[in-house]
Amino acid sequence: MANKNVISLDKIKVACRDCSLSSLCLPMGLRPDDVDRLDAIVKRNRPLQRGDHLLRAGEGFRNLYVVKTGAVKTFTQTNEGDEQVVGFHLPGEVLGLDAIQDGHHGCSARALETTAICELPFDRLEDLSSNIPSLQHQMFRLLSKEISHEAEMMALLGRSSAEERVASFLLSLSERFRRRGFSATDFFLSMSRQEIGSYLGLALETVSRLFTRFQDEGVLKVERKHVQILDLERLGGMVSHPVNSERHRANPTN
Amino acid sequence: MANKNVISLDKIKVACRDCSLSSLCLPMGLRPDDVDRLDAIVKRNRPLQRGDHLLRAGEGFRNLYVVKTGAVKTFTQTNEGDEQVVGFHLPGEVLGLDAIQDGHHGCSARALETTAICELPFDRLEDLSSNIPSLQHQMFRLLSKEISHEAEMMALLGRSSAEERVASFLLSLSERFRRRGFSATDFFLSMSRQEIGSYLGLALETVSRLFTRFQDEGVLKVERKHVQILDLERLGGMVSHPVNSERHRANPTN
DNA sequence: TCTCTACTTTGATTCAGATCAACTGATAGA
DNA sequence: TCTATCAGTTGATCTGAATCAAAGTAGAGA
Repeated sequence: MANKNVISLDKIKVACRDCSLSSLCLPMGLRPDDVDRLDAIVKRNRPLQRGDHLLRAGEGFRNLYVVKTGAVKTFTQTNEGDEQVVGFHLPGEVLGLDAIQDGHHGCSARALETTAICELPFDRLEDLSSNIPSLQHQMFRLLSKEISHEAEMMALLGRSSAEERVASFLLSLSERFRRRGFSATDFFLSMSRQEIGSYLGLALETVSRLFTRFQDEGVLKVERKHVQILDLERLGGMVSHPVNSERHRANPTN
Repeated sequence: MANKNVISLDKIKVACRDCSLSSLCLPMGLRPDDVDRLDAIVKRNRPLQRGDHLLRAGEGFRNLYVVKTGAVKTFTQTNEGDEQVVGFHLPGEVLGLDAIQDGHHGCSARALETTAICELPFDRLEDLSSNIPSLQHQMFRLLSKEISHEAEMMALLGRSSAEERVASFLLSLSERFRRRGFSATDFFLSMSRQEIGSYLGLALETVSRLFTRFQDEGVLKVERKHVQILDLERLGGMVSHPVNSERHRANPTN
């Protein structure tokens, strides 16, 4: 009963109050008893394997999903049949926020690696939010954060060079890993060059070439999925709108 | 007392319940008495003139703003000092949603023409949302809609040609005017080629050339700010992800 | 009325990144 | 083990849109 499988299953089913992500996730800023009320509506199913669909575009909206471990990509299909990657989601990040609007998911989602998910029935989450003002506030913040992030991404896609996009992408991953307690400078990419390119509006060859160039310049060490950032400073210098610019705003009077 | 000025001032100060935008705006789906409670927290100041700032990036977050009449652009400053347009806002559309997140506005906003604004103190809106479940729901939908819209925009910027971007932009305006009771095929642009280009990630010359080309092809008639869409069908055919694709989803099983 | 200025159009040239193509290396399955 | 397949790298070429440049046009203000 205390064998490895059971332990790892327990780990997946860990309650919000005991979850290491709680400070990044919805429970952030909630009182412990409110966290327990939130926890009571969370469903935790068995993990997804790499390539498994979490949801499909067009599907009816029931739940929000939070990545607990692993990684998920969201994407849409273009007319020509190939996929357009819309986002990569790491532990503590929420999926499905775009579906509240009209009751249908606009994106499909697939696991990029073995992935555990917390499922939040939205109707119950709404009820709970009505009753817990700090949860409502947290929901508004969550949605707003997504809006900010996407606006930043639009600016990146609208005006930046390929170099800037790839640098920005790596910095974003680095920062997100760091906040999750992983190394900010040594990590594995769970997505392919193709998927990175699709996300950044670049050809996969361009992504590959830039990885090679950054390596030649001594900024990175890349070997397939394994990335080491050797010069975080210089990588940051390549980006005009620094990632999380809202945290380091220099001149608030604009 | 019944002279023109007073009448037009009254028009600006019209209550939510009497506002023609209520079906597009926050009151959408609220019971009449709840609309009145919402109305009670709305502040309506004197209109902005073209070029007036509604808010500046970095400013502390107090209010959400709804365009009542006119048009507003939101934008950020790039390192090089020139502006990056983030969005254009027509009557009934809400500004400032990105600021809930960390209490600071990430974008500046300026009136593109004479513009009336409804101001919503966010703390009071939050209180009200706690007490009116349908308002909370409407807020979630509003935020979600913004997320959907930005995701669509990211896809456009990530994969589309200049032709597709400009066509998509015109279709989006057309549809938004239509829903506000204006002509879908004959309207004035309140923004410059420069601003359109910045928004679409294109040079202003490219925007101008495409307007000319669409005109040569008989799809449009453009004279400076005045646009007439002669062949809405053909314009739509240029766009791979049709605007409002979520409303016309052909194959929900992805 | 006549500037002045800002916006727009149009043409010529350049260039970043896409596309096409070939090859390498890793992984999985027979 | 061998082989098929797929992800990634690298090189050559092409092209759509940026940039540079010049001229036309409308509207604001004197």
